[in-house]
Amino acid sequence: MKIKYNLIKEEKNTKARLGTIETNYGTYETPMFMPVGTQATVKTMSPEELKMCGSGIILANTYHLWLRPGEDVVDHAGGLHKFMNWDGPILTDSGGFQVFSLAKPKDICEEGVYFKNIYNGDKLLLTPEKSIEIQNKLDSDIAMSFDECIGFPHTRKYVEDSVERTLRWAKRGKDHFNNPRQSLFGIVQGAEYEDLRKHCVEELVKMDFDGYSIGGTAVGEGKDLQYLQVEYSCKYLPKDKVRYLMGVGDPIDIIENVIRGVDIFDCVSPTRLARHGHFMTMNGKYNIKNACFKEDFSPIEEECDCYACRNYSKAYIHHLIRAEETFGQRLLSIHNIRFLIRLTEDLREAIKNDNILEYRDNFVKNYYHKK
RNA sequence: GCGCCGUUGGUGAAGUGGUUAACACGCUAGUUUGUGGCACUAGUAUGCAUGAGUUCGAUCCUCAUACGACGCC
Repeated sequence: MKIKYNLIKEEKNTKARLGTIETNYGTYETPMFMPVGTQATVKTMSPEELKMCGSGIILANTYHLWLRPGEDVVDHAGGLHKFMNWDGPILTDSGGFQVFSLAKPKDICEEGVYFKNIYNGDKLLLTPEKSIEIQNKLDSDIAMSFDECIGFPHTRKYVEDSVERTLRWAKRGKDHFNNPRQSLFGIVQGAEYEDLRKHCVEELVKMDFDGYSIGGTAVGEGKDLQYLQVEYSCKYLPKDKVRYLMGVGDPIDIIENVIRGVDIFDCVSPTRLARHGHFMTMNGKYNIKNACFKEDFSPIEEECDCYACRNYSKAYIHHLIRAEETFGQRLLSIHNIRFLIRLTEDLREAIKNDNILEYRDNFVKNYYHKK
């Protein structure tokens, strides 16, 4: 089935939305945070641990699974859910971000984008049709249109041309799409130009996607510009469809963008930070490797209900991370994921109570107190 | 006791008669946003065993002392 978004209520003082999203694998509340599992695994974590953290949808990556193990292997396994033993919903990214992170401008043409296979050097062409074919085979619940995620800074002219191309790619992908149990999202680009964001939204809505993503943020533009880009996108998006802001996961950015009307977020930060020894708390972000934690036998957060906080001390995790033991990375990943999911739980509660601005001010005061 | 070699930071060490003593590890911090996972950036010896001498100038040359390794009695 196609996903279905139900808007339950809008917060009184802001654009924040409380809703639910119905999927093939259950109904989940929004705002929501999706952990990133690029290669059909959220790095260091088992599906059971993800469940314990309260994860709803998780994300996997078309580009990486295309190269390894290949979409046919996943198809023969019976789809991504069976392959990775995840019985919750899965969203696949299209490879559009890899246009930003891996390809050079000269590799981008109307047909698609040329990549060098990082494993064997092969020259590969990823097109909107190919991206959709791969995602159809992966059998995720939500597929993304293949777009061009441009960096920052850029010229207005480049953005204009890029938006038009992204729209043509969205249309090509949608026409090629062929999986009745899968949904397809369009991606809003247009950088910091309101008229281009508006134009992009309007053209995508004409194509009638199952949901809409906001792209081209978190690429070095800074917080103020990021919030503006989200505003310029949400302002024109239909209220009856879910809105997914791609790649954003800094706690304060999640709050600010929920306030601007975003429903879903994803970000590698909780797991990447964890692997590098960092953890988030209501009182800010810390490095577990710092000397002050050597003999700190208290949990990361007394009030956190995650597996790491209920069973292990900072001193122990400090030791594990310094000794480069993967269990330490796993414990911090569990905590950081749970931290962001708890944040979205708080935000949903704040929307119900119409006090999200107060929640934000309080959060900012505590999270940034040390800076 | 005699002979010979050696002594550089928290560790392993490179090196030179002349501005800031290489590098690695460790340590202290910082960065990380639709993941080319376990990376990157910065800081970290006012001093080259101790004392004296030669020299414009010594960690580097000379002598003595201490400590250590090896050999011989």
